[in-house]
Amino acid sequence: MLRLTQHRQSILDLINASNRHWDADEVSRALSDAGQAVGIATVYRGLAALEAAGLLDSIQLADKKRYERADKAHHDHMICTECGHIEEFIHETIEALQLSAAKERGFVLTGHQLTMFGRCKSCDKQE
Amino acid sequence: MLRLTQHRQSILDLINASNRHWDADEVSRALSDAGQAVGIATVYRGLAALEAAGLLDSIQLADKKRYERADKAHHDHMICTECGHIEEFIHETIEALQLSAAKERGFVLTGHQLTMFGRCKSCDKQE
DNA sequence: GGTACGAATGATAATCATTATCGTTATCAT
DNA sequence: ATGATAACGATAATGATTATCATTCGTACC
Repeated sequence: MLRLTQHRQSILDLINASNRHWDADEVSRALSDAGQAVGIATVYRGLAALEAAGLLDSIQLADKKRYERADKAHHDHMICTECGHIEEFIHETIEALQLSAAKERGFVLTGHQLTMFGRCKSCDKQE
Repeated sequence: MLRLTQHRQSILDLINASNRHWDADEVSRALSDAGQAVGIATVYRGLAALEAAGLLDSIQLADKKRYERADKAHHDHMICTECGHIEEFIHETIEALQLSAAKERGFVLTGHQLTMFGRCKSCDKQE
């Protein structure tokens, strides 16, 4: 069974105390900066274990995986391709329509990921 | 400007003649099998060039990028996590709701990717 | 408190898709 | 045909992630 070790607690605390999306490398560096460095492999394993336990959520981007707090309702993401800002949004109707679209095709939905790309308000102004 | 060379024409023909989603390695092996092997770097460059020219579409999965014919309307994907089957679906309302959700937040949408995961009809039966 | 066993750790090698490099070759406009 | 430039191929490099494996930790049980 999963052991919530000190290392994993540190990872969890770090992410829970923030409102951002972290990749493994950022977590590793933040822990180092806080004087509690852990091996990068441990960070990867810790993140995966915490996600498997439902204590973290994640989004899979093209190049890397980013983790975030799990104590929020399900939501999707809108990513600014200029500045990297990630905005979260919830859209009940889109969720419901996905479910019915799946059902129509005999699919049993286990998950989905909706990611929108574009320019955020401030980046769009500066153009 | 893009040159539609023999190599790229082969890649395009291969994908256009099919109804599946190809990754670079699969394309490379299929061309080899057909007796017209090309370097793997050429495959990658060809796929990227053809996509940039609007002659191919792609979906970015967690591990790799897969290409498909571009002569279809925009659509999203439903992927069976058991057998890998990829089903395409179009949902105008979801599309429209995404646009308005972005607009509400001041985002200028340039693209999106909606991927649903689950078990397809036949895999679900066998369970 | 001591012991045993499975889980976690850390350093590092390995993997794997993709991109960069660079000398050579093909393509196309003139 | 020629010159400019895009494409090619072999291969090295990259970068995120996973595997390996010896060591250490955590915890249940005596």
